[in-house]
Amino acid sequence: MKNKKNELTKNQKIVLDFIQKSNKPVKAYSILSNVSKKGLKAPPQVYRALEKLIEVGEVHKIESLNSFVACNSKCIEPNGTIFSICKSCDQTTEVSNADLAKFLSDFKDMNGTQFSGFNLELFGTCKSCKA
Amino acid sequence: MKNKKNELTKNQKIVLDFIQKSNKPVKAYSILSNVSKKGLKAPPQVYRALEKLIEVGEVHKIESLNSFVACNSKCIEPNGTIFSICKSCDQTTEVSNADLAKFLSDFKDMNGTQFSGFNLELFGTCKSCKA
DNA sequence: AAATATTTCGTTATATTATAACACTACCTT
DNA sequence: AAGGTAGTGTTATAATATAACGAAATATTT
Repeated sequence: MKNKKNELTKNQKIVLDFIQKSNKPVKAYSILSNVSKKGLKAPPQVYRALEKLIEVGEVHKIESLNSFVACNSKCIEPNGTIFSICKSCDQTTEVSNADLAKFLSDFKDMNGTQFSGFNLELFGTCKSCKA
Repeated sequence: MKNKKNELTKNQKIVLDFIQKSNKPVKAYSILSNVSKKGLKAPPQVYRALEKLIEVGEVHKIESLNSFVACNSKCIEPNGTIFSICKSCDQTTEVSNADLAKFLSDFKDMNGTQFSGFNLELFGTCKSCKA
């Protein structure tokens, strides 16, 4: 067993806490400056926490934004992420659609081999930006 | 009309040419060092060419790799990209699957609004790496 | 408990990726 | 030929991310 108490460390909790409180994807250096008063003073501290949080599924990275969001815990697919991203304001929400998740999980390439993970980013315009 | 002869400029051709000759996604600074003998000496020259090439659909960016690939010209969906990426060697191929492309293009969120674009990255292990 | 291994930590430095800004050039349109 | 737009070359710098190292904390084995 790697870790008896499967708990997050102090730094990991601090970073997760900040991400969860944000209602938008946050950037690593934004996290850094916002938690610096809690003792995290250098990029590696943030990136290390992020790495762990992503590994355990608490956080996802939005690749096209170089930003991070908390998992909304409705993740249907453990190995895949689906996000809708507003092209105008970057507002991002995790999409929980069983059909879509199943379609992607079951998808096989030409050779019939299945994939082990996926990341889908859907771009559109959010309600507020349309209005 | 913006540009009568809808042609690529010299720099754009140089960059596209290099990307097309590569059999893997290439990084911007790798492009830069490889075409420096052709006169492109600073990052903005490469990034500007890339921007244009992406705009006209000749090149796609692989977000999770910060890399660029030439469109294989079998793009089914003009506003969406689908790539399979080998987790082990980064070998990337554009996936041309009509069903999947249609499913994604037609996908609507909870409110019934359609998206204007998407980017799907499928992660797996390529033939060579499996062997 | 002591010894060992593993993970995390704080820190400095640096690598990698990408853009701002500015003056200038080439070309297209009228 | 005059004006507009897009592209160019350049310098500098911003933004994102990791390498490396030794110390500290936590787990596991003895």
